[in-house]
Amino acid sequence: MMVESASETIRSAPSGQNGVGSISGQADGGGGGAGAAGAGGGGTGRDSAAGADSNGEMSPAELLHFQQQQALQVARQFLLQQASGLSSPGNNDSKQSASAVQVPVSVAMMSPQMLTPQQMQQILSPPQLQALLQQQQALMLQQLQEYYKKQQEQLHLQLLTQQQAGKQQPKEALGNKQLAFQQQLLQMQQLQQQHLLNLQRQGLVSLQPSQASGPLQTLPQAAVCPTDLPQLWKGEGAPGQPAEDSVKQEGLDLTGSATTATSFAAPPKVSPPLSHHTLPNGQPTVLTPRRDSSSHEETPGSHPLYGHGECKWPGCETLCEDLGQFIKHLNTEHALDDRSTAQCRVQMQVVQQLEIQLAKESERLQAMMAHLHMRPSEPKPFSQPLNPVPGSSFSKVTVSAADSFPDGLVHPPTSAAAPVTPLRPPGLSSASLHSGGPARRRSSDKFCSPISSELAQNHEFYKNADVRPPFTYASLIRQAILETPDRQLTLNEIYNWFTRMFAYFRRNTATWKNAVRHNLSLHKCFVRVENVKGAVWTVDEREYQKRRPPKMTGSPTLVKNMISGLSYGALNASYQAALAESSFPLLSSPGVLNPGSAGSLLPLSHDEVGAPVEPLPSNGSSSPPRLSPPQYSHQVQVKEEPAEAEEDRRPGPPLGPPNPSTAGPPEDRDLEEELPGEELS
DNA sequence: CTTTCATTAAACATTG
DNA sequence: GCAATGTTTAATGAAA
Repeated sequence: MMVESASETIRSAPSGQNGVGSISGQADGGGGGAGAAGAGGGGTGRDSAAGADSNGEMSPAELLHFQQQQALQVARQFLLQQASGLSSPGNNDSKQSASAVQVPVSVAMMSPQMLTPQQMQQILSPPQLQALLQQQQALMLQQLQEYYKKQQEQLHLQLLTQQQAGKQQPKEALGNKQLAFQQQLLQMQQLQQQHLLNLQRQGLVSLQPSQASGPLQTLPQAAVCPTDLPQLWKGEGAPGQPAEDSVKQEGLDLTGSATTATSFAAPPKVSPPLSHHTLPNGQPTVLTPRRDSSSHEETPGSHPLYGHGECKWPGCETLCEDLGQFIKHLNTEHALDDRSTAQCRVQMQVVQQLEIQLAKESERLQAMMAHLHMRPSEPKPFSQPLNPVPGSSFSKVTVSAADSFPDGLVHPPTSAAAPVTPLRPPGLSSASLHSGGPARRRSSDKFCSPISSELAQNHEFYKNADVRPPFTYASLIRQAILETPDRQLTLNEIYNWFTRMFAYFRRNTATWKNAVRHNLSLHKCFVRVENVKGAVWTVDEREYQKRRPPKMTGSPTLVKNMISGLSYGALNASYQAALAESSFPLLSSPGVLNPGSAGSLLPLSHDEVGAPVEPLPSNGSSSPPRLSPPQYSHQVQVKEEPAEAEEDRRPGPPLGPPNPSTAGPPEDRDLEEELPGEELS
């Protein structure tokens, strides 16, 4: 009312803001945009690469290091390339410089987050898009494997060196180091497997049942149909499936190396905290796809997607006698439509995420090596491009490192080698990809993906990557609150949780904090409880559940299917989300996902669960909304950590665990699906 | 095309 | 007066 005048006045401002919409979009997407990533990164990579090549003599250590750098360089360039567009398929080593098709399109591709399928269609001509897809896929495999191989070799070498040197060192220390290396190896391995797995999955997702009938010579992957999926994935290490061999052939032989490494140290129990990426059970993700190997031998002359007489489009393996036929097939079967676009987006996301992960692992590796060599870990040229998109229009709040960390909160552990800094600017990745602009939205709501579950899994990821989490503010706030023993937090504590858990929220504090406050006030599910020392916020589960749409987006049956079918921890949540986004409503099956290593940090109170709506002792649920001054005079709480314990405000339930009544250990994650209690059954 | 929801921005009010 | 908190309103964009 009265505000009217005010708003009227400001009109101009807000509308300018509107720009906001786009602005934020840019901030997110644009920033992530790979714009920075692609360009900046590329530049960086090149520079460093160039600079590196001048070397006279080096000590073994240096040489090793150098090689390592180079390997990383290659990998990075490759990835960047993937992300930014095309280049000549065959030889990526000489790539970028020469070929550089530089389709303007690539620019657009660099900030996929900002593009809707439609936009992409408009921007890209079918041939362009297809070319991109083709090359992306093929190159990715090729390069990645190459990279892995190099890494492998490096590590191996390293180990050998170590072994020798180790003779003089305390056995113990050596053992540890080797162990660490071994783990690193495993990680690399897993990373690779995950990657392959992702690709595979992507293919599966997009496949057309009708086509899955041809003789699957070497490409079982593509031949699977939805129904096969389960078993395929389920049968980890299914007998008779020497998944590795193909890889080995390629000379990649991860297993071999790993094994070898093992022989050195032979550490029986290697399950330390170290890797957050590791699969919970010792079993390596095995479901390796073997066929991929073949993909990188294809002759450059032809389409990367065409080999062995068949179409290698993910999920398709149609036989084509010749290139011409294949082209035709491509244009008809894989024309530029929603599905293809979605696949493309997914692929981009996969690449981006892999890059991030790769960078992370690489840094760790670097640090390890540096340490073992007693050399200072030099600033690697790798993840340099952080500068949060200089040009990006963040209206004002361009982060001052200062306000980033409100206080001495736990800072990400990654520390050592990786400063919290995002590997690359902004928002690429899952989050952004989800919807283009501001991430969030239904991803958590509609798909009922349990935020806690995903958080648990990608905890590390979000913590270090400057990626916007795909959850709504409300979900996050709730999660923050529920994670505490008391299920209550002060505003400031909520802020802290955000900054602690998400690298993304270490920027633009004014913005998201405002959003947090806004959400707290806006949603009835957040109840403010007056306290002696101030006020704390609690969550009214009932309200929270109430506000969520009862029905899920996908077909229940399908979902159910998938759920029963796949329970592969390997599939990371983000990817799931992406897939879901791309038209496959399944996944986000929470329970299924293994708690993941990171899980330990999160209580997994899992959230979307509607089932056990705990009676939450708090103020009834709604009536006298807010402001119900509790009594007691405990006041210890303070902002510091200690607080929580004290306040047992609620006389009733002795809440050890947050959720007294239902007594249910927050196990729920299982039926997560659609908890609201209907579908699932 | 309309509705609903989430986000972002901003004005204001309250409180310490 | 200032900063942190809370509330509200409005504009947007995306998804349903």
